[in-house]
Amino acid sequence: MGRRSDHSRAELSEIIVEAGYRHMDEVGFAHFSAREVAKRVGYTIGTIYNVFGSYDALILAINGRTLALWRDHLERRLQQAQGDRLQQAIEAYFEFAARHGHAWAAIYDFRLPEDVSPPDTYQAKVRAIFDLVVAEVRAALPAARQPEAEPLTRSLLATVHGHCVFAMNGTFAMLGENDPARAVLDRVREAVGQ
Amino acid sequence: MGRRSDHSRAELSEIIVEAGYRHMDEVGFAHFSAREVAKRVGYTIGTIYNVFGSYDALILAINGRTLALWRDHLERRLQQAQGDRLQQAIEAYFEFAARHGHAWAAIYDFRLPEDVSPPDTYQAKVRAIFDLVVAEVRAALPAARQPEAEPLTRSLLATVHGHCVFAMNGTFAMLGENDPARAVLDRVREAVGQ
DNA sequence: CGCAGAATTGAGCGGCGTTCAATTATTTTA
DNA sequence: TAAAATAATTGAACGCCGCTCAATTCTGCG
Repeated sequence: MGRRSDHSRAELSEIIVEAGYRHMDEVGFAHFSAREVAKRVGYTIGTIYNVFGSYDALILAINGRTLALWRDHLERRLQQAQGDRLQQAIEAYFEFAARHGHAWAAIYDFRLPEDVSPPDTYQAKVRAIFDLVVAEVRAALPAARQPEAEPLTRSLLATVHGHCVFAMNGTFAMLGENDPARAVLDRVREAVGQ
Repeated sequence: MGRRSDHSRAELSEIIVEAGYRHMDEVGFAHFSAREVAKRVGYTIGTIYNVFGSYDALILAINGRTLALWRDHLERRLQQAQGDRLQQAIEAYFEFAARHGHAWAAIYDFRLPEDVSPPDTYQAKVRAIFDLVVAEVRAALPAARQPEAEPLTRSLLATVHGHCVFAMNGTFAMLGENDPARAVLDRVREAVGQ
């Protein structure tokens, strides 16, 4: 067949990513299937490969969408913020992971071959989240410590991420921790100096 | 066939886990194959399932072995420790993850169905690592703060883990961080108070 | 020796990612 | 408008996967 609908190639790509994201969020990375995505958008497996070129590229596109939604969620929560903005940011981080557990986990479950790095469009989405958080850390830091803002934000993101991982995968439950967001807020406050 | 070698059932199980661990460490969770493990130990796929009952149980046994090796690595490094023991612990954490990247990642890549929790033998291995670290945190904490030792250790483990994840999966590379162990040591020192 | 029980096999099932020659639709050209 | 060129889509085929289980083979005991 030839062109079948009024979707441009770019539109079709978006439709597939949208359906793929939903499928991922429902079943998780381990049970994700490109064939199932094809079925959901009314195409066949061959078309998926024509559009994305590889399975990895499809996953990357889906995870990129998840990152974008995550960034939007953070931004929205920070706009509504009253009180401690860093606390809001932490809670928004946890909230997204809890609400979209499978899609969120897929970001980390999927790994590119060791010798290839993600495309710039993907890296930009990671940095977009970083940039949002850097602004908050910077605002919380006294003038004398402004130069630390970026390295400190990298470290604090990793700190929050670690707590979020342990909260989501049951490690904290095993060890008797039942208020991970509170624990990480303590760490963050120590680091920025109250 | 019937019993074919002089392995008891328990010995066979250990042999399979050992081969499975090596296979996992070589190819990683995404390319791990129970059939391949069977081939390596000179049995067939059916025997794997007779011994472990399920794929999940096999993975759990292999990840359990990785946890035990990890604990041993930490313990050995702490025995040799000169100078800052918390720093040694952090470096040992990173070192194991770097040396056994695939096996280490498999601990987190694999997830049981949401409604089941890991067997006690597995949880005990997680706690064994926790116990090792608790002792170090306790030693670094003044008398007045001893009651915090356990919750603080949970939080610091998560902190170190988050940095380790970002170091291993390329997130830190994307964000320009090139000394993750140093960064997390700063966080840990802030938390225990120098 | 014969037999009960334990251990092992491997073909078969449905599903996966991946490829690509064949087919069908659209667009361009004459 | 008809034919030729291009673009999009298909789906069977391949080799692999986890998983099952009737059939087979080995072992030890009476």
